[in-house]
Amino acid sequence: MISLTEENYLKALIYLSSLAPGIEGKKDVGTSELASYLKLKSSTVNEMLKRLKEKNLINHEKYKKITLTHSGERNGLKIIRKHRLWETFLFTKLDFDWIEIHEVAEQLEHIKSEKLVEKIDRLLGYPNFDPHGDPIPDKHGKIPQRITKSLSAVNKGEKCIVLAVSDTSKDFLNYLEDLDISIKTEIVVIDKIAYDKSIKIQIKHEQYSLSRKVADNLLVDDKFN
Amino acid sequence: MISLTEENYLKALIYLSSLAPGIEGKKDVGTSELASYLKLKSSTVNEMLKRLKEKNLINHEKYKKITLTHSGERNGLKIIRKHRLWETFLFTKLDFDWIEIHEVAEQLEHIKSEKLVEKIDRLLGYPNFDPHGDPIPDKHGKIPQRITKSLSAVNKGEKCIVLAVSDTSKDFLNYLEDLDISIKTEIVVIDKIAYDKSIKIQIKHEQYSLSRKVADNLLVDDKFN
DNA sequence: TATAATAGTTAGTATTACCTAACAAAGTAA
DNA sequence: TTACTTTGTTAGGTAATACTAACTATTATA
Repeated sequence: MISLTEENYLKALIYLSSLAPGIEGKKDVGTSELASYLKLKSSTVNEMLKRLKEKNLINHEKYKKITLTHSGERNGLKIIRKHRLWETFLFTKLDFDWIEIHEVAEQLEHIKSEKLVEKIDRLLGYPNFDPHGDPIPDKHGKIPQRITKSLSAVNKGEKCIVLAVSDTSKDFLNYLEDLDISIKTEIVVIDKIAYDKSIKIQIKHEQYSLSRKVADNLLVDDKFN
Repeated sequence: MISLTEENYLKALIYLSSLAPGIEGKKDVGTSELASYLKLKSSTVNEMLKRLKEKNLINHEKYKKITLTHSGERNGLKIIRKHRLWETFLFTKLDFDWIEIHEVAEQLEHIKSEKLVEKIDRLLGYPNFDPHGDPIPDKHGKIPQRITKSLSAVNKGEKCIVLAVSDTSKDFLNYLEDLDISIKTEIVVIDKIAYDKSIKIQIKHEQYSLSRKVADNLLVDDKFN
């Protein structure tokens, strides 16, 4: 049995080694890095590493980097799957705000019931991405391809719908809320300003101007006709 | 902050002092009784009682009985409310079987989010009773009146629908499943046998005979026309 | 009422998951 | 290459939650 704490270590290891922004392939993770991410002391982490190694969830040699074993990866992805499914559930079925879902999902992800996860997955229609646009691993741990097209890449005159965001900071999500931009919002690109790379968009009958940075962080689908 | 373990102690104390079968008013609870219910040693329970007392959740003097303080009662009822709402959710929204909901709800009841509870309550249409027929305390801790009419009390020739059960043992629930009796099942009382107090019923186009014991444990509504 | 049975308590131990302090190894840079 | 910095480890401590064993108070009964 993997404890709640152990699950959080595995999740953190997957995040730091492959999911964190700016990582293409895989990255080896060290004790201190893991400790600072989890806001714990390295001595605490060090002790846990021993236990995880004994349980065959990680590979770790003294003074060397940490890597996940197959079992560790599988178990970590399970937690990430649950986290993202719960976030989707909270957002789409219970009308939680974009900003609130993470914290509650941090708790719900540890509920142990295969059946519950599958039922929630089905209730949601087997989604590939959560409301932040992060891919939801399937029950075998397979991760769907990330949505790549950002609003910046949409041509002038074209219409698209928001699928996700690539920045999930509170500042950004709050700003989007002010603009009334959310999942499935329809956006028409009215103009693209070459000078500062900002774009003029229309939502319903309102027009706004978005900076390049904001447009980059909005992931959209423009093939939905 | 009340820990998960402490929450389970409070829940158990409410159960043993007022909710358990065969208790009308209130009953004082002792250390050993609590220990045996929680499947722990009395020494363990004794230690926890000290902590609960310090936190002002119970009243307890050495060698005396345990009672809940107002705060203890309120907090315990919150957990029971969450448990029963989650059971209802699992049963009505996720098509879980009657028998499986308790175990998963035991985990879900400890999720800390006022907002989540209220959203689930709303999603379910503010139910007064869970699938086992147990009353769901409202957010202020008020407990709805228990459903009292059992199938045994329904007159010959009358129709009713199953609302709940008063026995939640696996044996009984499994037996009901065999008979295809579940929440909202329509039952017509065809005949009442004076000799052994058994009753003959009809569900859809099938007729069955139920013993007095089974009929007693089925709680029904006969005023739904 | 004396005593046996039951109920409740205390003391000492283990595990998990955290900490601080001290130290050792590895990496970096003058 | 030596010395400084960063990283990783060990030792020892604490709080929460469990345990066993030994003891004490209360209750029930002969």
